[in-house]
Order: sequence, then structure tokens, then C-alpha cells
Amino acid sequence: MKNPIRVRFAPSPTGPLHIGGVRTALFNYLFAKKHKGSFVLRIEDTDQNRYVSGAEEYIINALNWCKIPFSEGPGKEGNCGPYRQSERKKIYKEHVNILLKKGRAYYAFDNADDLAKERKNHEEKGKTFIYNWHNRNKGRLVNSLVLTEAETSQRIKSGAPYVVRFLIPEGQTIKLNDIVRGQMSIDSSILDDKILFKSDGMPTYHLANVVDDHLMAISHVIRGEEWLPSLALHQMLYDAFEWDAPLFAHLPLILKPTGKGKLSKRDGDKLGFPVFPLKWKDINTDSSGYKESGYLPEAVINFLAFLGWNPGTEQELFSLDELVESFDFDHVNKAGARFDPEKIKWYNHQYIQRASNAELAQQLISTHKVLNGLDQNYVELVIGLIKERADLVPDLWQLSKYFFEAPDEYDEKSLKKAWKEDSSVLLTELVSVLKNANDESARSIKTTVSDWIKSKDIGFGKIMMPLRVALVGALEGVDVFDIVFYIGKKETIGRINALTKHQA
RNA sequence: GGCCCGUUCGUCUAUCGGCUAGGACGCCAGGUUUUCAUCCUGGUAAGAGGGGUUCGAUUCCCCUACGGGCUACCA
Repeated sequence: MKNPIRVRFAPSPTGPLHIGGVRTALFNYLFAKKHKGSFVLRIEDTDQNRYVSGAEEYIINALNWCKIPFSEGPGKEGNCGPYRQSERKKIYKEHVNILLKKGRAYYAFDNADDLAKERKNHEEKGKTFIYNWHNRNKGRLVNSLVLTEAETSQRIKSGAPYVVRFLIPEGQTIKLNDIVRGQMSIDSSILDDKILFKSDGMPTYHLANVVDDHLMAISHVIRGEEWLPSLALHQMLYDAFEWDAPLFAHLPLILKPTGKGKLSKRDGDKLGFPVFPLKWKDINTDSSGYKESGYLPEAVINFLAFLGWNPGTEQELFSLDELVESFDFDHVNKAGARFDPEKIKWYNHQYIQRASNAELAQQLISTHKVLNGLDQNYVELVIGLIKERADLVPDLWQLSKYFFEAPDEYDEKSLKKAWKEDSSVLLTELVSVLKNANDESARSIKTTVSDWIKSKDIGFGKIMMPLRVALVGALEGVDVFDIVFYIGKKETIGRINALTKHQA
């Protein structure tokens, strides 16, 4: 194992971080923590056209909400800053010059439109246009390989736009190694002379990434599988600089729950579940996040950890600390994993059960005005009664509101089932029974009411069902006598009278 | 199209040559709950296909099929 362990999460601030990005960040975090290493956040903002303001802040907030904060990055300067690539332009320029001087890269003056045309022409003939050994100095393309040195420097001096391309050698077998996939090899002849340096003076991902990973002493590059095709290029770049490459681990992609392809930012709202950790709103998008939808970060993290990884045991529930303890690349899968919105809900249910009533009560109080000024102990007691039924945090209110306010409407189906001809008479009698009942516990109320029902020799449903509808508004909810006890005799009688009146 | 990676229940996955192929989600059934859920118990369901290698393949190799990714002066 290389020492010290330093990993990085390197998102591009082009919008909100999506759940697949969170998973990548999580695996980086787990690996770093496990080996007492550093988790670096690097903002890859080399594409000025796609930059979205607020995205960087969102990424940081999202990592914090997930409780997987970075240890080094923007705002937490270490020895390797700055951590925004746009602030490192000089460094890239210097490094691209090294490659130029070594003859491993060259200037190219072809403009983007011409190349696009070239690509299209090839496509129409069923061929693929690749800018590399087979055409770079055959005349159609304009670069420093065909121009004389004087012509090249003349063009640059006169301000002609240019890019710098990496000179990929012909006919080499590049041996690659990946921690999760093992050995691979690629024929360099099919690779293209990738642009390293754009005409706007910014590096492309490939150059910036390699230079920064080296300069930031990154030991392990843990990233999504979509980068696997670039691995050969990156390896050759390290070789060209004569640097030791870090170790690579390419993570399986997260796929859509149904249909084809990887999970994308646009899927969430369509499919009915969030794809972002936090909500995001801009001119094109207004998407809810896991936080706003009522998921606990522990549940999101636990679920995400199991997408592409498993502990090798039958344990399903893992705290973040346990994940750190158990994480290991031997158990990272190679195949893509489908996202299952039902399962993350199940995880959330589990974590709501584990959350303290006090914590849940505070959340409930802070989001519902009606609860202002209410005794928190009472709310906690109610939470204790209903939380086992909740999947998401907002369910807590739906499940408990009848403890705090009378029903404002009655469910028709329930009413139909519960209300009989004699219900009105019976409920009126029940009211007087309740008035005299000992209400020091739910049990004592239950005894009184049960005895009365038995003495009348009628079915329990005749009383229990309409009573429940009166209290809850529907045939659902916790034990009726618990409800009577908690809301009190007076409120109970009031709700019974309200229903009787409603049905009159 | 080209290149690369992958392929165990519907889904997430265990198995590192010898198993009645295990667990979880979902679904179904039963029980508990004088309601509805929760919960408990049980059930359903898988090694893509074809060749090898081997005493023996889910496991190793090859081919096919299928899936995924990449193929930008985007990351």
C-alpha cells in the first residue's frame, strides 16, 4: 500500500452533484478514512462554458449533509492548493510546455469546424475520423508536425488560435492495471492525439487531471467507470512526464431503475425519486433532494455503499464508521448496479426507527406551526407511538396529526364501513360512558369502554370503528385507547360530537 | 460503426473448482394487531447460450448473444 493514502473527489461544477457522484465521493472517503489518509476535494472548472454558479457551494453542502466532508480543498487549504483548476492555469501551461519540449506533444491549428466536417465526412462513409499517426502529417491537417518550426512560431506569434495535442505513438501495447478490474491492455494505434490544451488557454480534463493528481500526491484515483477508456491516455501522460502513476480503481456505474443506460440528472423527477442529495433550483431545473424528501443521510449513505460494494457478510445495516471499517476493494463489483428506489426507502425506514424520538420530534415541531408551544415531551411520546409506521420523515406528520388536531374531513370509504343506523345513538351513549370513565391510563379507559360494550351485548366494531373515524378521520392509526388517552376525554368527546353532527 | 468493460433470483448481492446456489428489497400467503400499518413466520424466484479444461464447473479459457461505457477545443 502506498503511503500516505491521498484520494480525491474531483467534480466539475456544472450543476448539482448527482447521486452517482455522491457514491464516488463516498468510496473515496471510506478508503481514505480506513487508511488514515486524506480526502481531497478538487473543483474541475476548466470548461468555462459549462460553469454554473452555486454548483461548488452545492457540492460542498451535499458532502457535508452526507457527513462525508473533505479534509483538504477549497476553503480548507492544505499544501497542494489552490484546489480550483481555474486558479492553476499557470501550472498547466508550464507542464504542457514540458511535453512540447520533449516532443511528446505538438501544436495544432485546425479549427473546430473543419474537424467536425472531417468527422462527418468519415461517418458518412462508414469510417471513423481519428486524429493520430495515420493522418496527422499527411497534409490535410495543420500542425507543428507538418509546418516548419519558423512557420509554427510565426502563427503563434501572430495570435492564431491553437491547441496542443498529445503525440500518441503508433503500435504500442499499453499495459493497464486497475484495482477492481485487474490487467488490461490497449493498442495505442487506435488512440487519438487528444487535445491537452485548448485554444482558450485552459487545459482539458486529461492534462489537468494528471498534473494535479501528481502534484497533489494522490495515491489512488477512485472514479467512475466512464473514465476507463481514458486510462490508457492518462497512463501514457504519466509516462511522458516520467512520473509514477497513482493506482486506479474504476467504480461500476449506477444504472436507471428501469430502461436503459446510466442514471442521469434528468431521471429523478421523471421516475418519481430524487437523484440529488439536496434540492436544486435554477432556470432549467427545480428538483427535490433526498434531504427535502425526508431521507436521513445515514440511510442514503448505507444504500449507496451497497451499490457496487458489499461487506461479504449478511449484515445490511452499516453506520458510517462500520462502513469505514469494512470497506475494501476486494468486494467492489465490476458490473453496473441498478438504482432501486424501493430499497433506499426501506433503508430509510430502518434509520428512522434508529433515530431518537427527541430528534424526530424536533424536526416535526420545526416544520409544523401547529406544534409551536406544545410540550416537546408530548410530541416525543406521540413519535414513539407512530414512528414504526414511517418510511420518510414527512410521514411522521401524516401519521401523527390526529394527536394534534381534529380531523378536517372523514374518509368516505371508512365512513361507509363504520357508520351504521344505530351509530349515532351508540356514540351518544359512549359520550356519557366516557364522561364518567377513569382516564388515568389508556388501559383504564379501555376497561371501562370494553365493559360497557360487553354489557350491551353488541360487537366491538359497532363502537370501535365509528369512534376511530371520529378521532382519526379514517380507519387507520394506532390503538384507539392510546389516542383517547393522549388527546384527553374532552377532545375525544368533542370529536365524537363533531362526527355525530356531521352524520345527522 | 470502432474500442474498452461487464453478465448469479424482477432488483442489490454471497459463493474465491465439490453448496439442497445463501442473504436483502419487492411480491405472495399465514399469524399478531377488535382498524390500517408496523412486526413475526413461511413462500416465490437465479448461474445468458454454446464449446472446451477438469474426476468435478456458477467459479478457469474461448466463441456467440446481450448489457454498459467511451468515441468533443465536456468533464
